[in-house]
Amino acid sequence: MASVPLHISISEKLRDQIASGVYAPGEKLPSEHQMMAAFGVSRITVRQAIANLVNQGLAQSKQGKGVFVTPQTKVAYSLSSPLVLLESDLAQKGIKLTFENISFKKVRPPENVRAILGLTEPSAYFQKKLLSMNGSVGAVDITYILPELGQQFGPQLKRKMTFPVLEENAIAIERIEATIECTHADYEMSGHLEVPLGQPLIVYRYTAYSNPDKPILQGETISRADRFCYALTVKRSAP
Amino acid sequence: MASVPLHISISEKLRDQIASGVYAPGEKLPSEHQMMAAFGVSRITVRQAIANLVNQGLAQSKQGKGVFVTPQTKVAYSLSSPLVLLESDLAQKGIKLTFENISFKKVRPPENVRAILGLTEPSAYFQKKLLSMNGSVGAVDITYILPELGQQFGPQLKRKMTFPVLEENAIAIERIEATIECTHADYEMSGHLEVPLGQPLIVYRYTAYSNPDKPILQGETISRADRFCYALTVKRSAP
DNA sequence: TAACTTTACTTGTTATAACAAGCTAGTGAT
DNA sequence: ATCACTAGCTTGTTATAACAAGTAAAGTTA
Repeated sequence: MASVPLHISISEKLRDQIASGVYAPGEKLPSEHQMMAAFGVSRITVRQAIANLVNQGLAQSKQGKGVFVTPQTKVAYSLSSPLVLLESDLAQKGIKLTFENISFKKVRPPENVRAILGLTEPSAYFQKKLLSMNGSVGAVDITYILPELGQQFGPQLKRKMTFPVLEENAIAIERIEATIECTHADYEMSGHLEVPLGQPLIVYRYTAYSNPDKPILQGETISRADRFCYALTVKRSAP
Repeated sequence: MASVPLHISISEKLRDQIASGVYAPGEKLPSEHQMMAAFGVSRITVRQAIANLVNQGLAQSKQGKGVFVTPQTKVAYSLSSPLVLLESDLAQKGIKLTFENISFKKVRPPENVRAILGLTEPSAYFQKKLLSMNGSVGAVDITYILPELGQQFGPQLKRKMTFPVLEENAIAIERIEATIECTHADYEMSGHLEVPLGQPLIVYRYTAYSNPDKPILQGETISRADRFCYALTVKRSAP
C-alpha cells in the first residue's frame, strides 16, 4: 500500500479533485503551507506533487501568486486534408482562424528542403505565419514554396492562407504527403507560442505535389500541444 | 549575470554538450555525485538540472543505473486508417509489431464510453494491450468492445490485434471516427511505457461504426511521443 | 489625495541529511 | 562451476532549514 510515493498519491488526489470540479479551471489551489498541514508532509513533498501536476499540464504555478488550475482551451480541428489548416474546415466548428505574417522572403532553404523540392536554383520563397484560433495563439506555420509560385502569388500569400491561394489560381494539388510528430519547444518556438521552454509541441510536416513527381511546396505547422486536437473521419470499404 | 538559477545554467551546459556530441545518444551522463563535485553544487541542484533535461526529452534516468542521453529511436508509422495500428502497414516499413495482453475482462465502462457505444446493458469487454515496435515498448492500446462481440471473439482477440479479427470474421466496419491529441503521462502510463511522469504522450482516440449509426468499439492508443511519427498520404481531387 | 514604504504571503532556489530501492560485480560457500 | 549473498555503486524519496524574489494589501509620508 505504502509502495506508492507520497508525492504521487498527493498529486493524484489533487488531480481527482480538479477533475471532479472541487477546484475549477483558473482557480487557485491551496498554498504550499496549507497543503503541508493538510497532508501532513514536508514542503519538498508538496512541491514534488505540484510539479507532477504542472508536468501533466493540469496546473500552472506563478511565483508570488500561487498555483492555478490550467484553464481548458483545447480546440478540436476537423481537417479535410491532413496537416493543412483551412479556414473553411475550422469555420464549420465555429473556430475563427486569424493569422499574422511574421516573415515572407526569398531565402536559401536548408539542404533537406531543397532535396525534397528538387531545387536546382539555390533559393525559394519562405513564409512564416503565426496562427491564432479564436484570438488565442495556437500555431506557427512555416512554408517553403517554389520560387516561380512565390514570386507570382506573393501579394496573395501575404493576405491569405497558402492552400486557398493555390486552389483559387487553379494550381492542381495532386496529393499531399504528411507526417505528424511530437517535439519540445526550443527558444524560438517558446517565444512565438508563449509556452515555457521544453513544453511539448506537435509538428505537422507536409509536402504538396502538383503531379505524381512534382513537389511544389514543403512546410510544417507547429502547434501548442495544449490547444491541439486533430479529428478525422475515414470511410472504409468492406473487406 | 547570477540572475539565472544554477540548475538552469547547468542543464544548458549539459544540453550543449549533448548537442555537440560530448555525450552520445544512449551514453551515460556523469553520476549525481560526480556532477556535484564538477559543478560545486549540492545534490538537489544537480537533480533539478537533470530534471530539466528529462522534461525536454533529452535524457532519461533509471534508478540504480544512471542518467542516459535519449537515444533517437523515432519510428514513422504509415497507416491505412487513422489511429488503427495494423501489422500489415507496419510490416511494409519493416517494423515488427508485437503485443502483450495486459488485461481482457468484462467491465462497467466509464460513462462517456457507454454513451458513445449506446450501451443499455451496464457492461462491455475491455482489453488492454502493450504494443512494441521492433521489440521496443511504444504504445498502450485500450479498447471497449460491444459485449456480444467481445464474448464471441474473445479467444481470437487475445491472440491477435483487434481490427484483423473483426475483418476476418466479416464484421463490416463502415467508418472510423478518430481524434489525435497530446497528453502527459500519469502514473499508470508512466509505468506501462517506461517514461517519466509527465512526459508528453500522443493519444489516438477512435470509434468504429458497423453502419452509419452503430458503433461497435471505442478505444485509444497511447503512444510514447519520442517514438511516434504518424504518416499519411492523401490524394486530392482537382478543385 | 498621491506616492512611497513596509509587511505579510506567495513560490523559487539551494544546502545538508538520512534512508529506500534498483543494479552490478565480486566474494564465498556448496 | 554454480549459486547465493554481500558490498558498493546508482537514482528515488522525504525531512528540515534558510534565504531570494515576486505579489498585493496595508500603512505611512509628502
